[in-house]
Amino acid sequence: MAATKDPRPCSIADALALVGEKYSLLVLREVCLGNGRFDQLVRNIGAPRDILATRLRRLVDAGILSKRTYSERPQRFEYRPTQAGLELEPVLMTLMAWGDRHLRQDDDRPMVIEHICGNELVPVVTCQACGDPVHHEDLTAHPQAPGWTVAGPAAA
Amino acid sequence: MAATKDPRPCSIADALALVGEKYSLLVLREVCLGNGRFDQLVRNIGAPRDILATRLRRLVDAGILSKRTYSERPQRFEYRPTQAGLELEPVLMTLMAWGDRHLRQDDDRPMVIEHICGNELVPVVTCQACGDPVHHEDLTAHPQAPGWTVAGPAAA
DNA sequence: AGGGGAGGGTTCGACTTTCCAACTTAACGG
DNA sequence: CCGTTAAGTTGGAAAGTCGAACCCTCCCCT
Repeated sequence: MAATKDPRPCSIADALALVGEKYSLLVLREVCLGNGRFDQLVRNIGAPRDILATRLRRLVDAGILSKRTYSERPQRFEYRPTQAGLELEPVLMTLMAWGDRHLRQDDDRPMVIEHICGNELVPVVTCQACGDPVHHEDLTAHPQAPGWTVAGPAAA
Repeated sequence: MAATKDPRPCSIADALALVGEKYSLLVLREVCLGNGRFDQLVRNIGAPRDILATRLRRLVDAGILSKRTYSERPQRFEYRPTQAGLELEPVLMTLMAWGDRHLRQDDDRPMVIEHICGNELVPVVTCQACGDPVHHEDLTAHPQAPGWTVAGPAAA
């Protein structure tokens, strides 16, 4: 029997287990910006070098980044996002927009993203089926995992 | 003068400083599902009680959750998302979709979200101005912070 | 009046991570 | 030969996490 202390099975939790450690998403940010070299990452993120090395290994193992040699002799490497990594960029954009809206007064955004359409990117999360923006009150959760309800473990 | 070791100013980093600690986004998940009571959170997230208490304090202080009394005598509390908290839900949905796509084979999603339109929610991050889905190659970053370029600190 | 929950935490010590500075290795440039 | 750049690794102190046990208040049952 599943022990009653197991947490809710959830892709959010699984995703965070990979990219939820400190600095991981900032690594992805820099790499998406094109700054894939170790010393650049150290400078732009402000992370300790050893931690950064650990995170990079993990992200490469997870298939989110790839490590590319951009110079043999002297050996030099560069990290780049894989397809899976690139698909996390919308998460970053959405998070950035939230920060811009809630963590800052006025319009002192430290970074502006320009969309190819010529406008500043304001990311909106929409429903693929109907195209409408996603609002909390329009959502209903349906747990699929056996033994779980929205409220908690069914056995409880 | 700004020390050259300051990291890139960025709303992603600022947002993660608030909600990027372990369990914080899972707390938000549960609270958005309507499970705002301490023991529910412990069970559904699987976090140590002391850590959870710390996270809850932080999220309330940050204005992401509010603590509501749902019973005086005996005193009982419940955490609920504020408006700012609800606006993080799209981030969770996007992250969940990424996890469903990349961390699982087949269609064994542990949770399905139903949109009010009657379809299963597949979140798509779009540009508010033109409505098109956001792709990496359509984006250009423009740092606004003085002393910073896309590549790194300007002084470097 | 006593006993047993439930709910919402706090406390403790062991364990694990993080942090920072210094060091390493390899190759290049003058 | 000397200094520099890049990409890490190493070591020890400081901070954070974990799990179990404990606490407190009130309710309900008998």
